[in-house]
Amino acid sequence: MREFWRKGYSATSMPKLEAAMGINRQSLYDTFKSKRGLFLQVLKYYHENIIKVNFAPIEESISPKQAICKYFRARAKEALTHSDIKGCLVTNSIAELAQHDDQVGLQTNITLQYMRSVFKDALERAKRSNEISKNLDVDETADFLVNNAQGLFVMSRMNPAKSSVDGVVTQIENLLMKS
Amino acid sequence: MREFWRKGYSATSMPKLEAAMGINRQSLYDTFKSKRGLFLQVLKYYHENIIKVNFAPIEESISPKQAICKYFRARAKEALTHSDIKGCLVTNSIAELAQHDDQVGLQTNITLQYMRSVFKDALERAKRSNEISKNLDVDETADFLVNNAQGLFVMSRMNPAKSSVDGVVTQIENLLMKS
DNA sequence: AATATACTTGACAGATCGATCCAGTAAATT
DNA sequence: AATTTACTGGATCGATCTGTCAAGTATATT
Repeated sequence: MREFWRKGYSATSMPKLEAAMGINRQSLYDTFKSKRGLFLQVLKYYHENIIKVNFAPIEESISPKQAICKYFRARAKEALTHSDIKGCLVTNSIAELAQHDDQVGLQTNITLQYMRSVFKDALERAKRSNEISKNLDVDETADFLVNNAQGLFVMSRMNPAKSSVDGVVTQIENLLMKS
Repeated sequence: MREFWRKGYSATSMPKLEAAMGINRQSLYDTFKSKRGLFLQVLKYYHENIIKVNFAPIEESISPKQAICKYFRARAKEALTHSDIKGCLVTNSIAELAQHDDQVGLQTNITLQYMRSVFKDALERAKRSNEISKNLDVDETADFLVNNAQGLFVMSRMNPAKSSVDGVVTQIENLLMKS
């Protein structure tokens, strides 16, 4: 997962994957059929272990608006670290492969729809508890939040200025605060 | 340019480039030194001939706010076409290469900074002509608009639902309309 | 017409790609 | 202890990759 996340699908070779996974090539092919088979499994693993973990606080929080803000602050903070693994594997895979690989398109779409639905549910709960305005359109806002998350994931890959990502987060917070 | 735009850098081979450009391989190497040399030239060409052309109306418009809205509506419309060349070469290149290729990082950063400055200038003009609120933060908003453009470029690669991209555009318009 | 310059062709390095084959070893099951 | 199952190492396949070389053909320039 980390190798694909770092370098993308095409630029990651089987020898690199063997080394990173610490297993033999034959085992790798026995288990995953092919490089692409492994990659598709990785996309599922990423969804379950990275995406869902990052969104869990939003699903569970009793203050959904705060949880959404916290999510974006966390992504903004990640964007400023100097790790060589940055951004989002799903975002990268959409840019690199989704258009020409239907399986990748399907799996990445699952992740996007999941993100959208978590945002939407949270917004609806926030509405009910008067955390946000009643006339806020939850569908539009959910799409909007997904869009900004994708944007931040792209920006993450370029070591952006702190002011830039902070500006984005502030704008999102402002939009939600208009309650 | 179109080949790189479609498939990305790694997945585009020299034979494909020869065929697409209609010239011989030796001429290609004589002129561009290497595949990477060609790609860096392509990034500059893309900046001058795609990015700048798309942003020209914003730079020139006497109604900067409307021009910004129009820009996003145009990107949203592109996202819904069924062409095989979708999204943005710069966005894709950031995701694929910016982190490990300094030259790509530099050139893509030039494009991002250009986009940011065009947005910012337009917002300042809109402020002066009372098109938008005086207490709107032009720096934050410019970063925010760049972020949403990057998000839309990612979404473009997945054949998104019309409602999704429209929702994003509407939210951006709402934010600017609060004058 | 002679010469220099630009472009084309096709073969071919040298390396690396994903994937497979096979013989051998370790581990687990019975 | 015997047998199945799971993993390893390494050689190797054919294909494809970027990049180069040498020889030939147009196209300008003088």
